[in-house]
Amino acid sequence: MSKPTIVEVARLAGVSNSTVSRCINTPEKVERKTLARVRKVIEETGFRPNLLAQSFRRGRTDIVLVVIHNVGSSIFSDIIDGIRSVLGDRYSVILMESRSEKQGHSRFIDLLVARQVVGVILLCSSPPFSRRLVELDNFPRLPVVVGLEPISEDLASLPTVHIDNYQAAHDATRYLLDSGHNDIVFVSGERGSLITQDRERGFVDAMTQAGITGVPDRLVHSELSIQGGVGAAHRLLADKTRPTALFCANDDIALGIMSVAPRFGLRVPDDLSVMGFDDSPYAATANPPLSTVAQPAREIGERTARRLLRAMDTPDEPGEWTEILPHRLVIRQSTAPRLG
Amino acid sequence: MSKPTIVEVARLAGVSNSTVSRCINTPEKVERKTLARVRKVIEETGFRPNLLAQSFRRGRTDIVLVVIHNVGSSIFSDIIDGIRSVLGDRYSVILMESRSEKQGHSRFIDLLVARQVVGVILLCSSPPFSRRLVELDNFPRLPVVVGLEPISEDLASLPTVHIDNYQAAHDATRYLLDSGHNDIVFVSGERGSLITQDRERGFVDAMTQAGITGVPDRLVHSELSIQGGVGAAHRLLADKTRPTALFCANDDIALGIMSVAPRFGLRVPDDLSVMGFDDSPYAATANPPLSTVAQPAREIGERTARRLLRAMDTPDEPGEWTEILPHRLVIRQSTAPRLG
DNA sequence: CTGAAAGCGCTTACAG
DNA sequence: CTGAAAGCGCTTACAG
Repeated sequence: MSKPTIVEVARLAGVSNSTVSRCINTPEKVERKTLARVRKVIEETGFRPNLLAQSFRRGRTDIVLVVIHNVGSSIFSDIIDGIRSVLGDRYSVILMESRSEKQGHSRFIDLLVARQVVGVILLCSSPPFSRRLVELDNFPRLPVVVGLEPISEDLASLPTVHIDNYQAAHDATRYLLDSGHNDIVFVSGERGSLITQDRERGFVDAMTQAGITGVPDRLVHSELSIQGGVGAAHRLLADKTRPTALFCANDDIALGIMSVAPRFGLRVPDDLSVMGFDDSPYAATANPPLSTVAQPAREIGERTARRLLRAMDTPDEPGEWTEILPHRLVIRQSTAPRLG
Repeated sequence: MSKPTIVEVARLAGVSNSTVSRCINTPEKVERKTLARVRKVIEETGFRPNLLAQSFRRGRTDIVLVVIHNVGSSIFSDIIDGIRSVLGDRYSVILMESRSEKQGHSRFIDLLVARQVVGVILLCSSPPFSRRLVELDNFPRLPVVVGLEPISEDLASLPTVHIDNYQAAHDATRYLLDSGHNDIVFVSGERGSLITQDRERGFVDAMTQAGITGVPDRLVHSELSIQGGVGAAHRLLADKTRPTALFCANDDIALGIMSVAPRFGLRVPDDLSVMGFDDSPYAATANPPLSTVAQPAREIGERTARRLLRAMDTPDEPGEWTEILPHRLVIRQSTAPRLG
């Protein structure tokens, strides 16, 4: 009735626990006949090793923790696909949402230290998380790879996989400038996030190089969501002296803005060009379809996972190592040359 | 240097392991002075109980497994929010994507049996999963609650929280009929999923009650994604004898269809009414904004979690128990009275 | 190739 | 209120 243990299997097969254990973990070290007998008993009893006991005994699990900002964002979905395809069956991926990590109770630490995950993929390197990692005494022993976002100073020595956010923002801004816009605002992500900073620099530099002054005033911060975009739209589009083009830190912001533009009497792209970031599936379905900067999400996941595997195999290898993946401007119909 | 154990803490505090254990788990059973001393040592050493050892010893974890179809769908995001808000700090939520569950290797079983999760919330009751659950000998002992989807016959006795999908589809269809449409097609989800069946019945009944014949031919199956919608559009809109209204099993399908309607020379809603399902955040940002059926996602999560807590507290309580939450038609601009 | 034995870090009756 | 002791289900040197 109750679950069979290794002891029960050993008894039924007439061997020792050790041998059963070897049949599971190192079958090549067991004689063929013994192996067959034990496997038969395992089959018959439906024995499955208690992973909790296994992990406890070994002092390590087979769990890779992937930290994302939130479920419900398609970019994470694709990245996680990539991660799983590389990690395969040997590791279990468990997801943690950084937004659910409250100040007080630190499940994150619990997971890392107490639950003994074997590796971490951080798809959000924002301060609360990065700082917690550094607080860990045994931090250097735990393989961590950062994906999607660049690395914060806190985590100076972690391997990272991401696009060149500076250059991507520079390219997108350059494209808008080349379309005749000069009154451009960058609707950026959370202040202080590194990915935001890189993109802001790209935007500022492209604008400044085009001879535009007062560029820092052209940065508006927003939550990376539809609601954030709606809020930004209200702050930016009410005035008569509104910008002619908006470059947004992600597609959700852009979609939020586009959805309320008509309330301000604005048509996209005739009166207002809107550019997104990420190339989410919803960018292509927008009306007009959203111009954006595509990130190779799945590949970011694959490379991050490969790097993690390497870090788990050779923990002593130096960590510093950044892989830059190509971005791509995807020009659709939400952007157009400036009129007049 | 290495992590302190309970033994080390006991030694430093001059007490036994048992007492340290009690300080952690049942502090009210420890004398104030002893408790203070032990806590001080815990603080100083940075001791954290090894959760793996704890769980192993207790024969149970604090992990609640939530099975979703895929990360990247906003409805799951909201449901999970609701779940977490109810489960609070006492339990860890781990997410599993059903789409990543391959035929061969059964991580699902591993998690349930071997990793000893304390409860499961199934947000997808499609056959591969439901069947696996039933295969488990010890299944009755594991608290499982199904949310969002109705329950399959396989799982006859599980508690469930969802809207009345039959009635919701009936209402939406009724609304389209009342707007003068009678050439309506239901772009449904995967054949065989129960949620799909309920909705199909609602659609068929509403149509039939309106005196329309040949209704079963008006069901088209599609993947619940933008791509699925695009594919369905190509099958449905190319003909001269195209329907005047489409009712879609989720918003993504609807958005996919709307995005390609112009290629067929169709304007939404003038030439084609499109109705979605779920009221995802993207429904409101669509152009025209998408009419849809709203599900109370967050509340589904909350109620599911509450039901699970109850099931974990009183495992002997009979499982059969269905909670129906209200749905709501959200009429925006993608639907309009039939012209001509 | 196999077995006996120790032990991973906790918890939990059982005495006192 | 506290301690000594057993044991959860495995794995892993160590002998043979």
